[in-house]
Amino acid sequence: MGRAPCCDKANVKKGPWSPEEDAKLKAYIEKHGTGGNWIALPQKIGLKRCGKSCRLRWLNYLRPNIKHGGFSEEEDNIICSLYISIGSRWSIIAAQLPGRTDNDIKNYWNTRLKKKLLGKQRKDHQARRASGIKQEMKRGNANPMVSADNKNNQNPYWPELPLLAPIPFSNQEPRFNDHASIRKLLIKLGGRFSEDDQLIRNATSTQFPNGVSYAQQLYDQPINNVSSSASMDTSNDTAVQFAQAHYNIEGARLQMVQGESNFPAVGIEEMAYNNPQRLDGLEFLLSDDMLNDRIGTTSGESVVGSMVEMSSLVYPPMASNCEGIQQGLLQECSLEELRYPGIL
DNA sequence: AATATGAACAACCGCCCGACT
DNA sequence: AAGTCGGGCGGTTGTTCATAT
Repeated sequence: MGRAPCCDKANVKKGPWSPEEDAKLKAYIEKHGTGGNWIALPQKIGLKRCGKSCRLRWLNYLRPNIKHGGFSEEEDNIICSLYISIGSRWSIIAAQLPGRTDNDIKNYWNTRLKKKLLGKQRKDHQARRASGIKQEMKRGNANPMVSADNKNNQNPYWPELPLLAPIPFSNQEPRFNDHASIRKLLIKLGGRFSEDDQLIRNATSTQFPNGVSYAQQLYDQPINNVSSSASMDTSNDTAVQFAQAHYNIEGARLQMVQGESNFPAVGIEEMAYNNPQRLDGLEFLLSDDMLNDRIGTTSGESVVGSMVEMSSLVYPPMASNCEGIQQGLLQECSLEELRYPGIL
């Protein structure tokens, strides 16, 4: 049985909001709040709009302290870091950026940041290739395109993401910078590990004792500010603690991606040696040395699909964390282009 | 000056999930 | 337990503006 539409589509205005509509909506919410029912709200104030549309307009535009445009370098870094870490969870990312809405960040990523990143990667690698070719020529290699790095039909020029600043930790917040602590926390939250330390559940479905999903807790209790989609309810301690814990886990993972991790056991390096197939498609996360070491140990073909498996191994708490990278960066930049940047 | 193209942003759509009955 | 409803989310589309030809 299909769902009843949330509003009478025929009697609902679409398209850009007029200043009058904005004023009506803003005035009402500032005076009475949403009343906990967006669907009924437009009727109350005589707006011919869908309740969802009102909600979106309020959250993305009319709400106080909203910033539009003018993203700073720091914000760029945070967005990139979190995207790499958790994928396209815009509401969570927005929760880390005061005054930013998920919609804004999503648009910013899709229209600018993604291109900026790809552009930088290509530039860096073209520069690296150029210097590499020069060195090969110096060494007397008549065909520098077939360098030592390039033997075995491997690609030595895997693009790297720019070094991203880790999200700073507060001194007051508990730090989860070792594997054991994180595991303890995750177990406490309802996860379980297999014997080889893999977490076998999806953290997003973890439930708090009060029955609220942790994702919901994150949405409801952003760390720094009010998320565009966050509820306006006051916080409870559990949720805040969890959000902080999650935040710190993400921070630890970001550090790991950048090679600054304190994780002793499950590292990318270890995986590269123990299970090289699972690294296919994520070489850009490895250092050059690791990459070179790895060359010759794997079959030639990269399989982007394996990134999901890879991500679930390296970052167990978040299933398919690299989906974002796959779907965003990698789809934009075809596999072949990634393998031979600057050539295609 | 006119047109084409691309970038940026706002808004909509459809789906999922939790709460409620 | 099953059905309904509303809130919330991510993806996509539509519109406007700027720039290039």
